[in-house]
Amino acid sequence: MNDPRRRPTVKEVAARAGVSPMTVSRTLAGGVNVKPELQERVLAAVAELGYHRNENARSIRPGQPSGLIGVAITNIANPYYSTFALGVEEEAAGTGRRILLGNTSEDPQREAQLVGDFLGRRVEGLIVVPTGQSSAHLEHARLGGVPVVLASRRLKGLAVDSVVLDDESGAALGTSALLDAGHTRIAYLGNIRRIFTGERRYQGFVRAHREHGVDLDPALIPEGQQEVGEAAEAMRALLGNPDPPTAVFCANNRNAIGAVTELGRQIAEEGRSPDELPDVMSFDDFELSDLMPVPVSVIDHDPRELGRRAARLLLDRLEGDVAANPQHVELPVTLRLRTR
Amino acid sequence: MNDPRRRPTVKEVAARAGVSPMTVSRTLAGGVNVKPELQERVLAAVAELGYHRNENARSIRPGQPSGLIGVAITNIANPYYSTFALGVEEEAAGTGRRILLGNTSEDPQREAQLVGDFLGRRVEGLIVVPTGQSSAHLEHARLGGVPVVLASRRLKGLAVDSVVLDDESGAALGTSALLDAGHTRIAYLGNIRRIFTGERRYQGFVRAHREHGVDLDPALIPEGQQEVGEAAEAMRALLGNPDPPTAVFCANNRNAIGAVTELGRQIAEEGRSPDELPDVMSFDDFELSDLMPVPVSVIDHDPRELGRRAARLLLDRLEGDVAANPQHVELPVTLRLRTR
DNA sequence: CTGTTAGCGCTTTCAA
DNA sequence: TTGAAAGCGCTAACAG
Repeated sequence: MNDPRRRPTVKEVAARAGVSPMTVSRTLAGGVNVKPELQERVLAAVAELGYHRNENARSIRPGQPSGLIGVAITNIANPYYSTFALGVEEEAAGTGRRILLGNTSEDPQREAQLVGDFLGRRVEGLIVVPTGQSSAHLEHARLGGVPVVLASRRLKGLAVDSVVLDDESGAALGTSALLDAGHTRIAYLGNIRRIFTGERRYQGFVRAHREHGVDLDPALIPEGQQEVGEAAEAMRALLGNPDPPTAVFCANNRNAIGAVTELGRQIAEEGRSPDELPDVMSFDDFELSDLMPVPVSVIDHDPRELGRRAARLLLDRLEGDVAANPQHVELPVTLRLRTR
Repeated sequence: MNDPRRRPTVKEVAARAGVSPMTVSRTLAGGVNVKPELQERVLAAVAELGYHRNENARSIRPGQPSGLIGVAITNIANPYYSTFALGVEEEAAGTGRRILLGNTSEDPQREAQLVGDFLGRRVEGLIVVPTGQSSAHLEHARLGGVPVVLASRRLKGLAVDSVVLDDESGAALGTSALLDAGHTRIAYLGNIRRIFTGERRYQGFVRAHREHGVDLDPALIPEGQQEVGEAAEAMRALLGNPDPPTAVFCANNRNAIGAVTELGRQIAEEGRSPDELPDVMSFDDFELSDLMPVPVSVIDHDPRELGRRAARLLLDRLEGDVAANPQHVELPVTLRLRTR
């Protein structure tokens, strides 16, 4: 008769336990100042009815947090971001909070929508890997004071907490290692302009060249490949260069995997020898990177820790001083060199 | 003065627009029966105030759905599950719903907690990759009628919608291919008993052997490795067998990657030739699988589609007949053979 | 220690 | 076409 989807309420639990709703509420809140005997009755009623406190109703009362953290990342299917999300989830779960997850697919408009939606659901805070350079939708005023932490990428002109990698130094480190090994024609695969990390990593790449007195060849710097397939294509084009690169710097795992895939194909299908193919330097480790047909050196870091730190910055903000100066964390990267 | 964290409400928007809260509500609900001029004023006030309708408050009214889907998976960092989550998210986002994501880490207790928490947040439905064999926390009664879809794994005795892979046939197909190629000593790496897919895939492995009249050697069937490192160790032990396997069947991508990692290590560090090392058959594709030092055949499928289908089953349930018979979808797998 | 009252932000119902 | 009243489930504040 009655809708099976109707969920029991405090009142029903109270009625069944023969107490008032407040006693139920208090019991569920920890049971301070409730006679143990009543607590037992309440708990029994809760169990019998399969009652779950309505957190949404609860959170509309002033001062009651929703226990929700909004996380907007560009692509969950990218192992880098999924591991990042794991770190966030772990840290949030540790405080009883849950994460509301959304994918932006590198679409700034979708990101803005997502943020708006998250705000509507009264998230306590936001963790965003921002897409595009506009920060309008993340301004303090627009957020109504909800704290936001930027992860992996910062946004110019937006003074909020952030956790990023030491992209520039890492890229310079990796590039220097290639230059030190005698390479003078190093290709660059990655997103250069559009994306924060791309720009920074590219700057590191450039700086290392400058410091080594090696000129850049624009022909070795294709732009904008984002997906594995695009990167593979770009790699193929590079190999067709009359004076091909002897090493390739990949600014992220998508580009590295694309590059390596193409190199593997050249070996398998075109009968080329690994010896005539470029070394690979990858910003981001990836699974099986040490089993590749050409040596893959890695500028390594810990995306899970990145997620944890982002979450911790946010949680600190939630529990502490909302107005304190923004914190900017830069996590270190380490170079893992592989040679022939 | 006033707490910057205080978010504007309908009342404030109404006051600013010089209308009643109801006019604001109606405007935000689509604006039926609201004079365009008033709508404009309302929308202007919304923009000026940075108002976001409180979805939590909204959802406590009877009949108002929360727009939330609870997703409990075992490990977001596993590319298989993160891609699955992407599929779910896409499909959910298409209907304006968001996903509440939780990691169970293969811990049944954590899963039960998570489900309870999700219910408290009034999710409209649940998508669960169940851990363990207990289904008590997912019984209809315990869920208060909230629909659940099981993904990847089913639970004995729990008659709810499910999407799984055709594990048994897939495993048999892959195993048969190895047997057809002349292998008679095939090792098995995976979780056999504890997990639904493990059991099914193992059954397929066994059936193929039976059909080919080849006996199983228990010594080639270590048990229970879940992580890459454990799988690598198990692979190493197998290679130490006086009569080592000539092929290894890996029941999931974690085990395949572990196995391949160890094989690569044997080649690089122990100077062994790929020719004396076993072929690999992997249930689950993984990135770069075609670049491995030994041929890796793949029993392939689409985790993103699995996620989409799970979400669609759930959405159908939400929009349609809650009480209809459970649907059981089995997605096909395909064999991609690689030989020397 | 327990209960009553009131109100959080929103929208359904009813009246104007 | 608009608004006032009432109530969703919950809990702080105040009695008792």
